[in-house]
Amino acid sequence: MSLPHIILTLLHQNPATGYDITKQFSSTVGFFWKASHQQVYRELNKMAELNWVSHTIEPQSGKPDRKVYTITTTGSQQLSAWLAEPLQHPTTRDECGAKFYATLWLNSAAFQSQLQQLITQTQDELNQLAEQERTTYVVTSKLNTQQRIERLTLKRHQLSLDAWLNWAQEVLIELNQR
Amino acid sequence: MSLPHIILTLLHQNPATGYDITKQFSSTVGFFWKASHQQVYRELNKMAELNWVSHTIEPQSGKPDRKVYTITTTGSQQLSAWLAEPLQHPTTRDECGAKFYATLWLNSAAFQSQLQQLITQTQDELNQLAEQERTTYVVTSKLNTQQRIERLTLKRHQLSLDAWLNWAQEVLIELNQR
DNA sequence: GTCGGCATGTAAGCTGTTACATGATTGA
DNA sequence: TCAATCATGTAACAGCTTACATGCCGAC
Repeated sequence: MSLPHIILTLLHQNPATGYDITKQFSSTVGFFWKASHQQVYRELNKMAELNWVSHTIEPQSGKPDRKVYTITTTGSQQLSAWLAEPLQHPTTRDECGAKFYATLWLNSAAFQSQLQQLITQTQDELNQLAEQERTTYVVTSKLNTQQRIERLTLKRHQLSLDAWLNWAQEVLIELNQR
Repeated sequence: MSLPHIILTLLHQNPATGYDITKQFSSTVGFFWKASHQQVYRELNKMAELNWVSHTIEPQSGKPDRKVYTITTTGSQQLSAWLAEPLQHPTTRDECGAKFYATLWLNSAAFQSQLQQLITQTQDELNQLAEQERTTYVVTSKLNTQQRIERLTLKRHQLSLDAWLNWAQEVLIELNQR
């Protein structure tokens, strides 16, 4: 039940089109949530019915009309209510853990090479994230609130990839010892 | 597409009923995947149609009949094929991260107290996991393969909770500084 | 006598994925 | 000329959650 509220959060910051919102899911917001444009458009329609958002149509020359959505008062109330709800960890669905578990009874060679590949890929991603951190959020003391939040969002992602990497390397050792 | 294969993994170990399988999702297997009995029964029906599993009915006195499922040769082949498929990290959908992001524009008091609660809860869970590790997997050198896998499965869970906890504590500091 | 465990399922609804579909502009 | 970007959607399907539904047994 988070997707509509994440969209409301983005609209709370700025009125935007479905397209604008979709783009944000592949940048900063993407560190904690992914959504395709189909999901975004459908949610916007639903929220319009519930009167959580309203929209105006802006004609453009040579391009399709922009449907610009704005959050309503009802929408704002929904957002605040959502923030106050109890927190839970997301339910884990970890294919990698499942496959490792399966190696008890099955040949693990194929899994091992796939794991090695994901490890390499993850190391690359961590390097990129570190680079991004260095270039964008250098001097911690000079960051404004928005930047500090973005930095912590990035850090969340780094920490979980890092935790996974440590685990995966131990798994490789275990598989090699058999 | 992992659920059917996880069920196959469990059946590969032992023939079992839907009920047996469901129980396993709330113990060891639950560290990396959760599934309700409804999901399990439905998947078993689907897999029976695909001929990945077969079943025999065992009448019991005073209790409902047991439908005992066994993995077929086709099922085993599916399992091996699954293990060899490329690995990916699960798509993140982190409500907590989303809410933290929203505190940029919204009052964070309510969120802060919910976060504090989840932190305490997570610390408790980590203590329990540490306890479980101590009592069950004491002497690392004396464990058999199954136990080593179980221990690493538990460790995976510990590591990710731990990573989250570190992040959450930094978030609390950030929120308090405003 | 009520609650939890054993054992099975159906049905509705919500969320997410994949594929299909259109059409103009801009840059390589 | 081909691909990418802007900008909007529909439709079908897959997967997960929640609620509903039954019925016996043993323990407290």
